Amino acid sequence: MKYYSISEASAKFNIPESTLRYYEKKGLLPQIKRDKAGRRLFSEDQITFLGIIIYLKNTHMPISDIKQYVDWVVEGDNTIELRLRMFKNHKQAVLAEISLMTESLKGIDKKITRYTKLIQERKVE
Amino acid sequence: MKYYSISEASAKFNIPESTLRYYEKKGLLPQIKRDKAGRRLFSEDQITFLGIIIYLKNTHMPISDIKQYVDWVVEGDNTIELRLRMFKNHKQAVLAEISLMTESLKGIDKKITRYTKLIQERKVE
DNA sequence: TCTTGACTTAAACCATGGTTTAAGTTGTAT
DNA sequence: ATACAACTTAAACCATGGTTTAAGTCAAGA
Repeated sequence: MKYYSISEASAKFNIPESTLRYYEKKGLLPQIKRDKAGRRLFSEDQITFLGIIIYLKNTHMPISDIKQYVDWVVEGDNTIELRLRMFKNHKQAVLAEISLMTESLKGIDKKITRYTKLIQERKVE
Repeated sequence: MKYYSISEASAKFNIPESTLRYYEKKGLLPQIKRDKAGRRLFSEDQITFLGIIIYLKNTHMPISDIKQYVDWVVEGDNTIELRLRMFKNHKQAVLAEISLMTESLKGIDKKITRYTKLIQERKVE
């Protein structure tokens, strides 16, 4: 079974090692083994799991919620409904955030149009 | 000319008064007048301007950048190119962020599908 | 006149999400 | 043997974006 060092995990996801240590300390990365020298060993499964955590981060799920999710994963299959509900709620929140950003971008686009015209007019003069 | 009190501005945009004071202190809301009692008076134009600032906030522009934009607005028309460039850059950043969120959401959706199936299978047993 | 509500200020405080530092350990190459 | 790189830890530190507090002012109504 292949294991990844923290530097490999860091490189794979382009995340600082310090952040991975921080995530482990916060409980987002449970059960990371160590080698004889005390260095972290990330299993394939844990690397995959880290990928999920990064998806959650990318969609702005707070660390406290990710922690809850991780705790449920550790707890086992009887928490699947809870996880499903959490992810469905989160999905709606993300869609709402994307909508807000998209709408706000329209307002910014109007400014871009306006500024572009102003500059054009100035050049014409 | 109509003026808005801080409570009216707060209500209009659903933003805490404390946040409006904070924004003014940070320089995002320049030239807000006061009445005899020292209370803020937001002009129509300033309310419109606040709307832009909120668009920028909604799209995660940092306060320091918004400040730069505001300073350029105050500086006058010879900064329009700078503002245009800033907004174009910002737009690209926002589109990139939306893409990242959308992509990450796909990963989360896979989990939703998986969990849904697991629950279905459990019910069938 | 007195109270009340809606403000004002400066400064302290807080949450979130890391990053940096200092001091130490280990395994490998020379 | 020794030096170096790649880790380790706990704790301090930092940036960002507000929120809260304490003490005070003012205008309007009872």
